[in-house]
Amino acid sequence: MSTTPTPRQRAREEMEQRILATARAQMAEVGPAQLSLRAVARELGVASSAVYRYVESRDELLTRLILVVFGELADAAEAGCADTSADLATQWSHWAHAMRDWACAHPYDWALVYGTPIPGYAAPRDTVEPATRVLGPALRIMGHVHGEVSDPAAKASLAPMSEFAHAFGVTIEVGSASSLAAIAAWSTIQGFINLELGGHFVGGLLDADPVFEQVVARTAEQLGLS
Amino acid sequence: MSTTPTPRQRAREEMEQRILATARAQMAEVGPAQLSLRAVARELGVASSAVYRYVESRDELLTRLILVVFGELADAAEAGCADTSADLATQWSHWAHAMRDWACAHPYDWALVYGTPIPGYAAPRDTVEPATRVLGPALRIMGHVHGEVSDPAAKASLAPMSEFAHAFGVTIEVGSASSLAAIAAWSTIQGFINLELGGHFVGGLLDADPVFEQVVARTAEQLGLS
DNA sequence: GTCTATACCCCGATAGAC
DNA sequence: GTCTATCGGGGTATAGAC
Repeated sequence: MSTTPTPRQRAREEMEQRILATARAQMAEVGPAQLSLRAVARELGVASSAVYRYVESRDELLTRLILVVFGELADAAEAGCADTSADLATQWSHWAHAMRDWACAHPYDWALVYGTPIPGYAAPRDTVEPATRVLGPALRIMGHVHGEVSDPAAKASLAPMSEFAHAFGVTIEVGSASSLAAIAAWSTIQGFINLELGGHFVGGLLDADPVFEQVVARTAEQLGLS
Repeated sequence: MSTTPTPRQRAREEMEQRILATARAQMAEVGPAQLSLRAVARELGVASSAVYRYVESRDELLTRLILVVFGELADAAEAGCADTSADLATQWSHWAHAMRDWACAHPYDWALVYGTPIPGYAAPRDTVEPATRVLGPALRIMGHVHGEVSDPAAKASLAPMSEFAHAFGVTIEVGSASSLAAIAAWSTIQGFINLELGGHFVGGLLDADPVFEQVVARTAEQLGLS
């Protein structure tokens, strides 16, 4: 099906990439909510109306950025967990560190996908699957957690997690402690990163690095991974 | 020192309150970063320039809102933990639920203080102390956690936590597991709330309530509170 | 303290010439 | 595909009359 791209297609592709890259850079200066097509056009040295040939609207630009960001984050997560010969606690630690390292290196990209929702913007369904790919490695690890969720209501509420896991080739039985462990562990990592990026540790922690290390180690213990 | 307020002072006080209330309502529609003095003035039916008699700038308005929000949140946290006769695990659960309930009831206020930082705005120092008051009850509970932090680097980094705790009349020795427990537990609660408010549990959890309950119970267990 | 008016910016999106 | 021009909004902040 795919033939050699015409020069025209190549030019278009290139301009699309330039727009996305510029938008991302601008987002790092003013935040996701203040992303503007006009500023992107200014930066590229073209008329704002020209950008509309490549991007339907500001919201579409946001959506495409979200897809790019989730993709890169998922790549980083998978790369961090590439060594499946390591023990589970180590793999978990690698995943957690991959998340945090990426977040600290790209705080605005992180904010775009995990930060405060942008008022007036609703992410379309296409963004859901890329979002779950980030969690794949963690689900694979959590699949080894033993035990059962005691509370029936929680057990029922966690049921969809088993389906998600199945999509990644991970078998998690409905009601297994694996799903609860995944939510709890993911919450801890998220919370630490967001507090750190938000500056809420300033004055409270001299250095977040070793503390994160310990927090991750604690979650691994709690999960019975070590 | 304080005398009966003159009518003038009373009027001024009242207008200040109206401005703050209106700003907060507007924030709930467009988000913290899009808060605008003009819109507040429009809503109040006055000229935008009139508002500048009460508020120095948009940033000052943000700062004052942050102070109000931290104050209310701290009140909610303290109210939730008022019953100190309950066992520690129960008190911890009450604190966590107070946080989440308040966050779900006031998602934009929550975002103002714990969400993505607003580009171009830096919170002044005055906001630090009210921020820590929110954590007071949790620190009090965590003071009962036993054990020691094994890693020397983490131990050193956590040192300032002991000072903070001391300000609340809680004694936490430097290097005690209490400080690490506080960071870990606070991270978990933060992460869960932010994921929930960000809609990241949609499709993954049928009902977040019982799952949160279980997550909190797990942290209590892990801390040895129960 | 409030008003009108103003200076000087910003934005999304479209029309129509080239 | 790119341009200029435009519509119709938005914003911070200040000056000066009342």
